[in-house]
Amino acid sequence: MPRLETTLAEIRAHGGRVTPARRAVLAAILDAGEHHFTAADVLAAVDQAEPQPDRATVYRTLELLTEIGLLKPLPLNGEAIVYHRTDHRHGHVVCRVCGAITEVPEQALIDFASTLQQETHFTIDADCVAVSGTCEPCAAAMTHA
Amino acid sequence: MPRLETTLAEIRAHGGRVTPARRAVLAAILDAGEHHFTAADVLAAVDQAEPQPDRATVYRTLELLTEIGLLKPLPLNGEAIVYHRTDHRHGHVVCRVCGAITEVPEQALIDFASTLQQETHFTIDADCVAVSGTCEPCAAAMTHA
DNA sequence: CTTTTTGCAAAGCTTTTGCACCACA
DNA sequence: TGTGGTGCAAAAGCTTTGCAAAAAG
Repeated sequence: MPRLETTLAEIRAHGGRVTPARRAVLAAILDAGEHHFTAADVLAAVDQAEPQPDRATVYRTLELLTEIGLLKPLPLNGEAIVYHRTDHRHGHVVCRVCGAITEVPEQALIDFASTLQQETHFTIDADCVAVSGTCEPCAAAMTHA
Repeated sequence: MPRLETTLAEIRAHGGRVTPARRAVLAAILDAGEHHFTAADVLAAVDQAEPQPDRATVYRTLELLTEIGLLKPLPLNGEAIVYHRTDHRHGHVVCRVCGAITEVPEQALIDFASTLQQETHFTIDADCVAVSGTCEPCAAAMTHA
């Protein structure tokens, strides 16, 4: 999802229309610079847009972007769905204590996916892998406790 | 979580009390033989218990068992929380199409965890890893479609 | 007896849906 | 002009919470 106009073109290419609401949602996602976010993040961001898109529209737009393949929901167990921009390919390690998300080195992911493919016959979506763990600061905090 | 009585003893050891509701929930979990289940599964199972524990009690008991360390919620993005019995150590691969859960070979998991530890300084909870993929039957179905 | 646990009912949260109106292409 | 999108409001689904009554140790 490199630039706003490019993405809007992709929406058109998929038979979708370009509307102010969709511009606002895309702008919010692109401006944030973050590669991970929740619907709530987007809702907060478009809160300042004019005209302000409705909650339902934001959800529907996220769904659209997911269908088109520009976003993917991460398999996490939080209270909300975390989306991930697919223009940044990598796995994720999420700290179960503080929620920090760190990227998994590409090679480690490829090796793991390949092993799993051989041993379980599952095709891993390397771009959508998330594992839970404890980040260094939180691990240290737990030791001192 | 090997046997009912052993587990009840653990609850006592943690300062908890043994009640009919907790017996019922534990029995449901142990009898199912399944290592993965949702609150809904447990609710359905205890539905036949007498006296029948309340929904809230079931949720509170699952929370208790999680605190004690006998259960862990898996990081998945389903509509409901999937719990995993910690007496079976393994990772999970979940098919994003049909939801099937397959176990990850221990060694592959250890290798991956060790790589991540070195490269990201995250400590992976190997017992609580879940990755998304597509199982062989579903992958085949998609190809034919 | 004291403290924990339960049941009941209601609320909380994120996300989804139905429907009439509006607007992009 | 016609299909697709939007806003509004209400519902759905899972989970949590407050509180008084009941029970475990």
